[in-house]
Amino acid sequence: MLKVYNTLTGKKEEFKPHRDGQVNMYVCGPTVYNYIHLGNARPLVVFDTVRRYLIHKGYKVKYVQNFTDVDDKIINRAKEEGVLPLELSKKYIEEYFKDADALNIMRADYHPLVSENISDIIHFIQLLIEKGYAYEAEGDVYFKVRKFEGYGKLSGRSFDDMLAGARVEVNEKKQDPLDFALWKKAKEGELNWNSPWGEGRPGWHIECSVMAHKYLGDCIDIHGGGYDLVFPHHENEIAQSEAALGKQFVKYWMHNGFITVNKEKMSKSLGNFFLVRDILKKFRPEAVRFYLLSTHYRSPLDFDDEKLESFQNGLRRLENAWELLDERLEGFDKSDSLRDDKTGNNVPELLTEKSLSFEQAMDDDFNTALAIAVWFDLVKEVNIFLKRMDENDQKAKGMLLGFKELFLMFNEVLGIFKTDDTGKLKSKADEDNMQNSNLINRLMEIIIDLRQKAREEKDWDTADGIRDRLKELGIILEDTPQGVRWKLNR
RNA sequence: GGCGACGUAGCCAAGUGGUAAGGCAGAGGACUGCAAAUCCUUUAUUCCCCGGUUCGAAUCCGGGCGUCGCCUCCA
Repeated sequence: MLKVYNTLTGKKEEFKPHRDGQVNMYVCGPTVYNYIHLGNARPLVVFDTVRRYLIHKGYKVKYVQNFTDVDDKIINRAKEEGVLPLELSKKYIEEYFKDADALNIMRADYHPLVSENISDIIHFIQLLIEKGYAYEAEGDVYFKVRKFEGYGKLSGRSFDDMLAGARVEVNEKKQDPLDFALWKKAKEGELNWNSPWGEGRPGWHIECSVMAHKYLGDCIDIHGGGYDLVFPHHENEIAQSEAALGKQFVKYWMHNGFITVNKEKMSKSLGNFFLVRDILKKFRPEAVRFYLLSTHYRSPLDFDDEKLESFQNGLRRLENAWELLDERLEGFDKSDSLRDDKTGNNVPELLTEKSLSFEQAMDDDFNTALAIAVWFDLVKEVNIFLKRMDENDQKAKGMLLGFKELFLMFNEVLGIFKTDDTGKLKSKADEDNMQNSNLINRLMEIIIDLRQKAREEKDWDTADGIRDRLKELGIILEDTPQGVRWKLNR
Protein backbone atom coordinates (compact mmCIF):
# COMPACT_ATOMS: atom_id res chain seq x y z
CA MET A 1 0.00 0.00 0.00
CA LEU A 2 1.40 3.32 -1.08
CA LYS A 3 1.57 5.98 1.58
CA VAL A 4 2.17 9.63 0.80
CA TYR A 5 3.00 12.43 3.19
CA ASN A 6 0.44 15.14 2.67
CA THR A 7 1.47 18.66 3.66
CA LEU A 8 -2.19 19.52 4.03
CA THR A 9 -2.76 17.07 6.87
CA GLY A 10 0.82 16.77 8.08
CA LYS A 11 0.54 13.00 7.94
CA LYS A 12 1.35 10.04 5.77
CA GLU A 13 -1.87 8.92 4.15
CA GLU A 14 -2.87 5.97 2.07
CA PHE A 15 -2.72 7.05 -1.54
CA LYS A 16 -6.09 6.87 -3.27
CA PRO A 17 -6.50 8.95 -6.39
CA HIS A 18 -9.88 10.38 -7.35
CA ARG A 19 -10.29 7.84 -10.10
CA ASP A 20 -9.08 4.26 -9.90
CA GLY A 21 -5.98 3.63 -11.90
CA GLN A 22 -5.42 7.22 -12.89
CA VAL A 23 -3.34 9.96 -11.31
CA ASN A 24 -3.31 13.64 -12.20
CA MET A 25 -0.14 15.45 -11.17
CA TYR A 26 0.81 19.08 -11.34
CA VAL A 27 4.32 20.27 -10.51
CA CYS A 28 5.39 23.91 -10.29
CA GLY A 29 8.06 24.50 -12.89
CA PRO A 30 10.77 27.14 -12.96
CA THR A 31 10.57 30.81 -13.77
CA VAL A 32 12.64 30.83 -16.91
CA TYR A 33 15.02 33.77 -16.64
CA ASN A 34 18.19 31.78 -16.09
CA TYR A 35 19.68 28.29 -16.33
CA ILE A 36 18.40 25.98 -13.62
CA HIS A 37 20.46 25.39 -10.51
CA LEU A 38 20.69 22.27 -8.38
CA GLY A 39 17.95 23.52 -6.08
CA ASN A 40 15.63 23.69 -9.06
CA ALA A 41 16.73 20.24 -10.13
CA ARG A 42 15.69 18.51 -6.93
CA PRO A 43 11.91 18.77 -7.41
CA LEU A 44 12.37 17.78 -11.05
CA VAL A 45 14.13 14.59 -10.12
CA VAL A 46 11.96 13.91 -7.08
CA PHE A 47 8.62 14.29 -8.82
CA ASP A 48 9.89 12.55 -11.94
CA THR A 49 10.66 9.61 -9.67
CA VAL A 50 7.23 9.83 -8.03
CA ARG A 51 5.72 9.75 -11.48
CA ARG A 52 7.85 6.79 -12.55
CA TYR A 53 6.90 4.83 -9.46
CA LEU A 54 3.19 5.51 -9.96
CA ILE A 55 3.54 4.27 -13.52
CA HIS A 56 5.32 1.21 -12.19
CA LYS A 57 2.39 0.65 -9.83
CA GLY A 58 0.16 0.52 -12.87
CA TYR A 59 -1.35 3.98 -12.75
CA LYS A 60 -1.97 5.98 -15.82
CA VAL A 61 -0.32 9.27 -14.92
CA LYS A 62 -1.13 12.60 -16.45
CA TYR A 63 1.70 14.97 -15.62
CA VAL A 64 1.71 18.72 -16.07
CA GLN A 65 4.56 21.07 -15.38
CA ASN A 66 4.32 24.73 -16.21
CA PHE A 67 6.91 27.30 -17.10
CA THR A 68 6.47 30.75 -15.63
CA ASP A 69 7.36 32.91 -18.61
CA VAL A 70 5.68 36.13 -17.49
CA ASP A 71 7.26 37.64 -14.41
CA ASP A 72 9.13 40.67 -13.06
CA LYS A 73 12.47 38.91 -13.09
CA ILE A 74 12.07 37.92 -16.72
CA ILE A 75 11.03 41.44 -17.68
CA ASN A 76 14.00 42.96 -15.87
CA ARG A 77 16.48 40.49 -17.24
CA ALA A 78 15.18 40.96 -20.77
CA LYS A 79 15.56 44.70 -20.41
CA GLU A 80 19.19 44.23 -19.33
CA GLU A 81 19.94 42.00 -22.28
CA GLY A 82 17.99 44.09 -24.74
CA VAL A 83 15.70 41.30 -25.86
CA LEU A 84 11.97 40.76 -25.63
CA PRO A 85 10.80 39.02 -22.46
CA LEU A 86 9.21 36.14 -24.34
CA GLU A 87 12.37 35.67 -26.40
CA LEU A 88 14.37 35.41 -23.22
CA SER A 89 12.02 32.88 -21.67
CA LYS A 90 11.93 30.87 -24.87
CA LYS A 91 15.70 30.58 -24.81
CA TYR A 92 15.78 29.42 -21.19
CA ILE A 93 13.02 26.90 -21.79
CA GLU A 94 15.19 25.35 -24.48
CA GLU A 95 18.15 25.35 -22.13
CA TYR A 96 15.98 23.89 -19.39
CA PHE A 97 15.26 20.85 -21.52
CA LYS A 98 18.96 20.25 -22.11
CA ASP A 99 19.58 20.04 -18.38
CA ALA A 100 16.42 18.06 -17.67
CA ASP A 101 17.26 15.57 -20.41
CA ALA A 102 20.72 15.06 -18.97
CA LEU A 103 19.10 14.21 -15.64
CA ASN A 104 16.81 11.75 -17.40
CA ILE A 105 13.63 13.66 -16.55
CA MET A 106 10.65 12.44 -18.55
CA ARG A 107 8.82 15.12 -20.50
CA ALA A 108 5.54 16.20 -19.00
CA ASP A 109 2.36 15.47 -20.91
CA TYR A 110 1.87 19.23 -21.00
CA HIS A 111 4.32 22.06 -20.40
CA PRO A 112 1.94 25.03 -20.43
CA LEU A 113 3.13 28.62 -20.56
CA VAL A 114 1.51 31.58 -18.88
CA SER A 115 1.77 33.61 -22.06
CA GLU A 116 -0.34 31.07 -23.91
CA ASN A 117 -3.09 30.90 -21.31
CA ILE A 118 -3.88 34.55 -20.70
CA SER A 119 -7.51 34.41 -21.75
CA ASP A 120 -8.23 31.48 -19.44
CA ILE A 121 -6.56 33.38 -16.64
CA ILE A 122 -8.70 36.44 -17.33
CA HIS A 123 -11.87 34.33 -17.29
CA PHE A 124 -10.86 32.78 -14.02
CA ILE A 125 -10.24 36.16 -12.44
CA GLN A 126 -13.62 37.35 -13.69
CA LEU A 127 -15.22 34.37 -12.03
CA LEU A 128 -13.54 35.25 -8.75
CA ILE A 129 -14.78 38.84 -9.01
CA GLU A 130 -18.31 37.64 -9.77
CA LYS A 131 -18.24 35.42 -6.72
CA GLY A 132 -17.09 38.30 -4.57
CA TYR A 133 -13.63 36.91 -3.84
CA ALA A 134 -11.74 39.50 -5.81
CA TYR A 135 -11.91 43.21 -6.51
CA GLU A 136 -10.45 45.61 -8.99
CA ALA A 137 -8.43 48.59 -7.84
CA GLU A 138 -6.99 51.06 -10.33
CA GLY A 139 -6.15 48.45 -12.94
CA ASP A 140 -5.00 45.82 -10.46
CA VAL A 141 -7.11 42.93 -9.26
CA TYR A 142 -6.68 41.50 -5.78
CA PHE A 143 -7.87 38.39 -4.03
CA LYS A 144 -9.82 39.05 -0.86
CA VAL A 145 -8.01 36.74 1.47
CA ARG A 146 -10.24 37.11 4.53
CA LYS A 147 -13.26 36.17 2.51
CA PHE A 148 -11.87 32.68 1.96
CA GLU A 149 -12.53 30.66 5.05
CA GLY A 150 -9.86 28.01 4.72
CA TYR A 151 -7.01 30.44 4.18
CA GLY A 152 -3.93 29.22 6.01
CA LYS A 153 -4.88 25.55 6.15
CA LEU A 154 -1.95 24.35 4.07
CA SER A 155 0.78 26.28 5.84
CA GLY A 156 -0.92 26.06 9.22
CA ARG A 157 -1.09 29.71 10.07
CA SER A 158 -3.79 32.11 11.14
CA PHE A 159 -4.40 35.64 9.95
CA ASP A 160 -2.81 36.88 13.16
CA ASP A 161 0.31 34.82 12.46
CA MET A 162 0.56 36.27 9.00
CA LEU A 163 0.24 39.82 10.20
CA ALA A 164 2.67 39.19 13.05
CA GLY A 165 5.26 38.53 10.38
CA ALA A 166 4.78 42.22 9.66
CA ARG A 167 6.65 41.96 6.41
CA VAL A 168 3.58 42.27 4.29
CA GLU A 169 3.80 44.56 1.35
CA VAL A 170 2.56 48.09 1.89
CA ASN A 171 0.12 48.87 -0.84
CA GLU A 172 -2.55 51.54 -0.70
CA LYS A 173 -4.70 49.84 -3.28
CA LYS A 174 -5.29 46.74 -1.23
CA GLN A 175 -8.30 46.55 1.04
CA ASP A 176 -6.33 44.35 3.36
CA PRO A 177 -2.55 44.01 3.55
CA LEU A 178 -2.84 40.23 3.19
CA ASP A 179 -4.63 40.40 -0.15
CA PHE A 180 -2.54 39.30 -3.10
CA ALA A 181 -2.52 40.30 -6.76
CA LEU A 182 -4.36 38.31 -9.40
CA TRP A 183 -3.76 40.89 -12.11
CA LYS A 184 -1.16 43.62 -12.27
CA LYS A 185 -1.56 46.78 -14.22
CA ALA A 186 1.24 47.13 -16.75
CA LYS A 187 3.83 49.82 -16.36
CA GLU A 188 4.52 52.04 -19.35
CA GLY A 189 5.89 50.02 -22.28
CA GLU A 190 5.91 46.80 -20.32
CA LEU A 191 4.82 43.38 -21.54
CA ASN A 192 1.02 43.37 -21.34
CA TRP A 193 -2.28 41.96 -22.46
CA ASN A 194 -5.71 43.55 -22.76
CA SER A 195 -8.19 42.77 -20.06
CA PRO A 196 -11.46 44.10 -18.66
CA TRP A 197 -9.28 46.02 -16.18
CA GLY A 198 -7.02 47.55 -18.80
CA GLU A 199 -3.60 46.50 -19.99
CA GLY A 200 -1.67 44.29 -17.63
CA ARG A 201 -0.47 40.81 -16.82
CA PRO A 202 -1.34 38.00 -14.42
CA GLY A 203 0.01 37.72 -10.89
CA TRP A 204 2.15 34.76 -10.06
CA HIS A 205 -0.24 32.50 -8.16
CA ILE A 206 -3.17 32.55 -10.54
CA GLU A 207 -1.34 30.85 -13.40
CA CYS A 208 -0.94 27.55 -11.58
CA SER A 209 -4.56 27.40 -10.50
CA VAL A 210 -5.77 28.09 -14.00
CA MET A 211 -3.41 25.81 -15.86
CA ALA A 212 -3.84 22.96 -13.39
CA HIS A 213 -7.59 23.04 -13.92
CA LYS A 214 -7.34 23.55 -17.63
CA TYR A 215 -5.11 20.55 -18.25
CA LEU A 216 -6.14 18.26 -15.43
CA GLY A 217 -9.74 19.14 -14.72
CA ASP A 218 -11.12 19.32 -11.21
CA CYS A 219 -9.56 16.07 -9.99
CA ILE A 220 -5.99 16.91 -9.16
CA ASP A 221 -4.44 14.16 -7.12
CA ILE A 222 -0.92 15.39 -6.50
CA HIS A 223 0.47 18.89 -6.56
CA GLY A 224 4.17 19.16 -5.97
CA GLY A 225 6.87 21.76 -5.52
CA GLY A 226 9.61 22.97 -3.24
CA TYR A 227 8.88 23.48 0.42
CA ASP A 228 9.30 27.23 0.06
CA LEU A 229 6.20 27.32 -2.15
CA VAL A 230 3.89 26.21 0.65
CA PHE A 231 3.38 29.80 1.67
CA PRO A 232 2.26 31.90 0.03
CA HIS A 233 2.18 30.32 -3.43
CA HIS A 234 0.32 27.10 -2.77
CA GLU A 235 -1.81 28.59 -0.03
CA ASN A 236 -2.95 31.15 -2.56
CA GLU A 237 -3.57 28.56 -5.23
CA ILE A 238 -5.90 26.75 -2.86
CA ALA A 239 -7.73 29.98 -2.04
CA GLN A 240 -8.23 30.90 -5.69
CA SER A 241 -9.25 27.47 -6.90
CA GLU A 242 -11.53 26.55 -4.05
CA ALA A 243 -13.15 29.97 -3.96
CA ALA A 244 -13.84 29.82 -7.67
CA LEU A 245 -14.93 26.22 -8.01
CA GLY A 246 -16.26 25.42 -4.57
CA LYS A 247 -14.53 22.07 -4.24
CA GLN A 248 -11.26 20.66 -3.03
CA PHE A 249 -8.44 21.77 -5.30
CA VAL A 250 -5.81 19.11 -4.64
CA LYS A 251 -5.90 15.87 -2.68
CA TYR A 252 -2.22 15.39 -1.87
CA TRP A 253 0.25 18.24 -1.51
CA MET A 254 3.86 17.13 -1.72
CA HIS A 255 6.88 19.32 -0.98
CA ASN A 256 10.54 18.55 -1.32
CA GLY A 257 13.20 19.79 1.10
CA PHE A 258 15.97 22.18 0.12
CA ILE A 259 19.41 21.73 -1.23
CA THR A 260 21.79 23.48 1.12
CA VAL A 261 25.38 24.63 0.81
CA ASN A 262 27.25 24.62 4.08
CA LYS A 263 23.86 23.91 5.62
CA GLU A 264 22.36 27.09 4.21
CA LYS A 265 19.59 27.07 1.67
CA MET A 266 20.85 27.28 -1.90
CA SER A 267 19.18 30.30 -3.38
CA LYS A 268 19.72 32.98 -5.90
CA SER A 269 19.52 35.80 -3.40
CA LEU A 270 22.28 34.29 -1.28
CA GLY A 271 24.35 33.74 -4.40
CA ASN A 272 25.35 30.26 -3.25
CA PHE A 273 23.77 28.40 -6.13
CA PHE A 274 25.33 25.96 -8.55
CA LEU A 275 23.99 25.64 -12.06
CA VAL A 276 23.21 22.13 -13.18
CA ARG A 277 25.26 22.62 -16.32
CA ASP A 278 28.30 23.67 -14.33
CA ILE A 279 28.03 20.66 -12.07
CA LEU A 280 27.76 18.46 -15.15
CA LYS A 281 31.12 19.72 -16.33
CA LYS A 282 32.67 17.95 -13.35
CA PHE A 283 30.30 15.10 -12.68
CA ARG A 284 28.25 12.56 -14.55
CA PRO A 285 24.53 13.24 -14.77
CA GLU A 286 23.82 9.78 -13.38
CA ALA A 287 25.78 10.70 -10.28
CA VAL A 288 23.81 13.90 -9.83
CA ARG A 289 20.51 12.09 -10.03
CA PHE A 290 21.77 9.33 -7.76
CA TYR A 291 22.89 11.92 -5.23
CA LEU A 292 19.55 13.74 -5.35
CA LEU A 293 17.74 10.47 -4.61
CA SER A 294 20.14 9.33 -1.90
CA THR A 295 18.24 11.21 0.79
CA HIS A 296 14.53 11.16 1.46
CA TYR A 297 12.90 13.91 -0.60
CA ARG A 298 11.57 15.82 2.39
CA SER A 299 14.95 16.10 4.14
CA PRO A 300 17.47 18.80 3.43
CA LEU A 301 20.39 17.73 1.27
CA ASP A 302 23.73 19.41 1.66
CA PHE A 303 25.82 19.87 -1.45
CA ASP A 304 29.53 19.98 -2.03
CA ASP A 305 31.91 18.43 -4.50
CA GLU A 306 33.27 15.83 -2.10
CA LYS A 307 29.81 14.47 -1.38
CA LEU A 308 28.88 14.26 -5.02
CA GLU A 309 32.22 12.61 -5.69
CA SER A 310 31.50 9.89 -3.15
CA PHE A 311 28.16 9.19 -4.83
CA GLN A 312 29.85 9.01 -8.17
CA ASN A 313 32.12 6.35 -6.70
CA GLY A 314 29.15 4.44 -5.36
CA LEU A 315 27.52 4.63 -8.74
CA ARG A 316 30.39 2.62 -10.20
CA ARG A 317 29.49 -0.32 -8.02
CA LEU A 318 26.00 -0.44 -9.49
CA GLU A 319 27.38 0.06 -12.93
CA ASN A 320 30.05 -2.63 -12.67
CA ALA A 321 27.48 -5.21 -11.69
CA TRP A 322 25.23 -4.15 -14.53
CA GLU A 323 28.06 -4.41 -17.06
CA LEU A 324 29.13 -7.77 -15.70
CA LEU A 325 25.59 -9.05 -16.12
CA ASP A 326 25.44 -7.81 -19.69
CA GLU A 327 28.81 -9.35 -20.44
CA ARG A 328 27.83 -12.78 -19.17
CA LEU A 329 24.48 -12.62 -20.89
CA GLU A 330 26.11 -11.86 -24.23
CA GLY A 331 24.63 -14.15 -26.85
CA PHE A 332 22.45 -15.95 -24.36
CA ASP A 333 19.18 -17.32 -25.70
CA LYS A 334 16.49 -15.82 -23.54
CA SER A 335 14.07 -18.66 -24.16
CA ASP A 336 15.88 -20.80 -21.58
CA SER A 337 13.86 -21.27 -18.46
CA LEU A 338 14.35 -19.72 -15.06
CA ARG A 339 14.77 -22.61 -12.67
CA ASP A 340 17.20 -23.94 -10.10
CA ASP A 341 20.86 -23.44 -10.61
CA LYS A 342 23.77 -25.47 -9.36
CA THR A 343 25.05 -23.00 -6.84
CA GLY A 344 22.57 -23.89 -4.15
CA ASN A 345 21.08 -20.44 -4.09
CA ASN A 346 17.40 -20.19 -4.34
CA VAL A 347 17.57 -17.27 -6.68
CA PRO A 348 13.96 -16.81 -7.73
CA GLU A 349 13.07 -16.43 -4.06
CA LEU A 350 15.82 -13.88 -3.66
CA LEU A 351 14.54 -11.93 -6.62
CA THR A 352 11.04 -11.86 -5.23
CA GLU A 353 12.33 -10.74 -1.87
CA LYS A 354 14.40 -7.88 -3.28
CA SER A 355 11.61 -6.80 -5.54
CA LEU A 356 9.24 -6.68 -2.58
CA SER A 357 11.71 -4.80 -0.39
CA PHE A 358 12.18 -2.25 -3.12
CA GLU A 359 8.45 -1.70 -3.43
CA GLN A 360 7.99 -1.52 0.30
CA ALA A 361 10.60 1.21 0.45
CA MET A 362 8.97 3.18 -2.34
CA ASP A 363 5.51 2.59 -0.91
CA ASP A 364 6.61 4.35 2.25
CA ASP A 365 6.37 7.89 0.95
CA PHE A 366 8.88 7.26 -1.82
CA ASN A 367 11.82 6.29 0.37
CA THR A 368 14.40 6.29 -2.39
CA ALA A 369 17.31 6.11 0.05
CA LEU A 370 16.06 2.76 1.27
CA ALA A 371 15.22 1.61 -2.25
CA ILE A 372 18.80 2.35 -3.30
CA ALA A 373 20.06 0.29 -0.35
CA VAL A 374 17.99 -2.64 -1.65
CA TRP A 375 19.65 -2.21 -5.02
CA PHE A 376 23.07 -2.39 -3.40
CA ASP A 377 22.01 -5.54 -1.57
CA LEU A 378 21.07 -7.00 -4.91
CA VAL A 379 24.42 -6.00 -6.38
CA LYS A 380 26.17 -8.01 -3.73
CA GLU A 381 24.02 -11.05 -4.54
CA VAL A 382 24.75 -10.65 -8.23
CA ASN A 383 28.48 -10.54 -7.61
CA ILE A 384 28.38 -13.63 -5.43
CA PHE A 385 26.27 -15.47 -7.99
CA LEU A 386 28.59 -14.45 -10.79
CA LYS A 387 31.56 -15.71 -8.86
CA ARG A 388 30.04 -19.12 -8.19
CA MET A 389 28.20 -19.82 -11.40
CA ASP A 390 29.30 -22.37 -13.93
CA GLU A 391 29.92 -20.65 -17.23
CA ASN A 392 28.24 -23.40 -19.20
CA ASP A 393 25.17 -23.74 -17.04
CA GLN A 394 22.30 -22.45 -19.16
CA LYS A 395 19.94 -22.38 -16.23
CA ALA A 396 22.30 -20.17 -14.30
CA LYS A 397 22.31 -17.86 -17.27
CA GLY A 398 18.57 -17.79 -17.10
CA MET A 399 18.95 -16.72 -13.52
CA LEU A 400 21.20 -13.87 -14.59
CA LEU A 401 18.38 -12.73 -16.76
CA GLY A 402 16.20 -12.55 -13.66
CA PHE A 403 18.79 -10.37 -11.96
CA LYS A 404 19.00 -8.20 -15.00
CA GLU A 405 15.24 -7.73 -15.16
CA LEU A 406 15.27 -6.54 -11.58
CA PHE A 407 18.08 -4.10 -12.38
CA LEU A 408 15.98 -2.77 -15.21
CA MET A 409 12.94 -2.45 -12.98
CA PHE A 410 14.84 -0.56 -10.27
CA ASN A 411 16.33 1.69 -12.89
CA GLU A 412 13.03 2.34 -14.58
CA VAL A 413 11.70 3.70 -11.31
CA LEU A 414 14.77 5.61 -10.13
CA GLY A 415 15.79 6.70 -13.63
CA ILE A 416 19.49 6.84 -12.88
CA PHE A 417 21.02 5.12 -15.90
CA LYS A 418 20.21 5.57 -19.52
CA THR A 419 19.90 2.36 -21.48
CA ASP A 420 19.58 1.34 -25.10
CA ASP A 421 16.73 -0.73 -26.56
CA THR A 422 18.25 -3.98 -25.39
CA GLY A 423 18.61 -2.82 -21.79
CA LYS A 424 22.34 -2.28 -21.99
CA LEU A 425 23.88 0.76 -20.36
CA LYS A 426 24.39 3.58 -22.75
CA SER A 427 28.00 4.60 -22.54
CA LYS A 428 29.18 8.15 -22.85
CA ALA A 429 31.15 7.23 -25.94
CA ASP A 430 28.08 5.74 -27.59
CA GLU A 431 26.15 8.87 -26.95
CA ASP A 432 28.87 11.16 -28.14
CA ASN A 433 29.85 9.42 -31.29
CA MET A 434 28.92 5.98 -32.49
CA GLN A 435 31.38 5.87 -35.34
CA ASN A 436 34.30 6.92 -33.23
CA SER A 437 33.45 4.35 -30.65
CA ASN A 438 33.49 1.68 -33.33
CA LEU A 439 36.95 2.79 -34.35
CA ILE A 440 38.07 2.82 -30.73
CA ASN A 441 36.75 -0.71 -30.28
CA ARG A 442 38.93 -1.97 -33.10
CA LEU A 443 41.99 -0.06 -31.96
CA MET A 444 41.53 -1.47 -28.49
CA GLU A 445 41.45 -4.98 -29.89
CA ILE A 446 44.86 -4.39 -31.43
CA ILE A 447 46.31 -2.88 -28.29
CA ILE A 448 44.98 -5.66 -26.10
CA ASP A 449 46.36 -8.30 -28.46
CA LEU A 450 49.81 -6.78 -28.33
CA ARG A 451 49.68 -6.45 -24.60
CA GLN A 452 48.62 -10.08 -24.22
CA LYS A 453 51.68 -11.14 -26.20
CA ALA A 454 53.87 -9.19 -23.83
CA ARG A 455 52.16 -10.81 -20.87
CA GLU A 456 52.73 -14.28 -22.31
CA GLU A 457 56.39 -13.44 -22.50
CA LYS A 458 56.23 -12.12 -18.95
CA ASP A 459 57.29 -8.74 -20.20
CA TRP A 460 55.54 -7.02 -17.31
CA ASP A 461 57.12 -3.62 -17.95
CA THR A 462 55.51 -3.41 -21.36
CA ALA A 463 52.19 -4.84 -20.21
CA ASP A 464 51.91 -2.53 -17.22
CA GLY A 465 53.17 0.41 -19.22
CA ILE A 466 50.37 -0.03 -21.72
CA ARG A 467 47.83 -0.30 -18.94
CA ASP A 468 49.16 2.81 -17.20
CA ARG A 469 49.22 4.85 -20.37
CA LEU A 470 45.67 3.85 -21.26
CA LYS A 471 44.62 4.85 -17.78
CA GLU A 472 46.03 8.30 -18.39
CA LEU A 473 43.72 8.46 -21.39
CA GLY A 474 40.79 7.45 -19.25
CA ILE A 475 40.64 3.83 -20.31
CA ILE A 476 40.60 1.15 -17.63
CA LEU A 477 41.97 -2.31 -18.42
CA GLU A 478 41.02 -5.23 -16.23
CA ASP A 479 42.50 -8.72 -16.51
CA THR A 480 39.68 -10.97 -15.37
CA PRO A 481 39.28 -14.77 -15.37
CA GLN A 482 36.86 -14.21 -18.26
CA GLY A 483 39.48 -12.35 -20.25
CA VAL A 484 40.55 -8.76 -20.64
CA ARG A 485 37.88 -6.09 -20.22
CA TRP A 486 38.24 -2.44 -20.97
CA LYS A 487 36.01 0.51 -20.31
CA LEU A 488 36.09 4.24 -20.19
CA ASN A 489 36.73 5.75 -16.80
CA ARG A 490 33.64 7.91 -16.38
C1' G B 1 8.27 37.69 17.59
C1' G B 2 4.97 33.54 15.30
C1' C B 3 5.18 28.63 13.02
C1' G B 4 8.04 24.35 11.61
C1' A B 5 12.10 20.84 10.64
C1' C B 6 16.44 18.52 12.01
C1' G B 7 20.79 16.59 15.33
C1' U B 8 22.54 8.37 14.08
C1' A B 9 30.32 6.12 12.63
C1' G B 10 35.60 10.12 9.48
C1' C B 11 31.59 11.53 5.59
C1' C B 12 26.50 10.56 3.38
C1' A B 13 22.30 8.03 5.24
C1' A B 14 17.82 4.35 6.57
C1' G B 15 15.43 3.12 10.76
C1' U B 16 9.53 6.23 14.98
C1' G B 17 8.90 0.98 21.13
C1' G B 18 12.13 -4.93 20.80
C1' U B 19 17.91 -4.50 20.99
C1' A B 20 21.73 0.03 15.15
C1' A B 21 20.21 -1.17 7.04
C1' G B 22 23.02 0.53 2.91
C1' G B 23 26.86 3.60 0.42
C1' C B 24 31.66 6.43 0.38
C1' A B 25 36.35 6.55 2.79
C1' G B 26 39.86 3.38 5.96
C1' A B 27 42.19 -1.44 7.80
C1' G B 28 43.32 -6.82 7.25
C1' G B 29 42.79 -11.28 4.23
C1' A B 30 41.50 -14.11 -0.57
C1' C B 31 42.04 -13.87 -5.94
C1' U B 32 46.03 -11.60 -9.47
C1' G B 33 52.67 -11.71 -12.31
C1' C B 34 51.28 -6.80 -10.31
C1' A B 35 46.85 -4.14 -10.55
C1' A B 36 41.59 -3.37 -11.28
C1' A B 37 36.98 -5.57 -10.32
C1' U B 38 34.95 -8.94 -6.83
C1' C B 39 34.47 -11.83 -2.30
C1' C B 40 35.43 -12.53 3.15
C1' U B 41 36.51 -9.99 7.80
C1' U B 42 36.72 -5.38 10.21
C1' U B 43 35.16 0.17 11.58
C1' A B 44 28.72 3.37 16.45
C1' U B 45 27.98 -1.45 23.49
C1' U B 46 25.37 3.10 20.88
C1' C B 47 21.92 7.17 18.12
C1' C B 48 23.38 16.00 20.76
C1' C B 49 22.87 16.44 26.47
C1' C B 50 19.92 15.73 31.13
C1' G B 51 15.72 13.73 33.37
C1' G B 52 11.04 10.72 32.96
C1' U B 53 7.45 6.73 31.07
C1' U B 54 8.26 1.37 29.99
C1' C B 55 10.07 -5.38 31.15
C1' G B 56 12.42 -2.78 27.09
C1' A B 57 13.62 3.87 23.81
C1' A B 58 17.72 6.20 18.55
C1' U B 59 12.43 5.76 18.51
C1' C B 60 7.34 8.21 23.39
C1' C B 61 7.10 12.58 27.18
C1' G B 62 9.49 17.03 29.70
C1' G B 63 13.67 20.32 29.87
C1' G B 64 18.26 22.09 27.76
C1' C B 65 21.98 22.90 23.83
C1' G B 66 22.97 23.31 18.64
C1' U B 67 21.78 23.83 13.33
C1' C B 68 18.43 25.19 9.59
C1' G B 69 13.90 26.79 7.19
C1' C B 70 9.13 29.55 6.35
C1' C B 71 6.57 34.13 7.69
C1' U B 72 9.22 38.70 1.30
C1' C B 73 10.76 36.80 -4.98
C1' C B 74 12.60 31.84 -4.26
C1' A B 75 12.34 24.71 -6.02
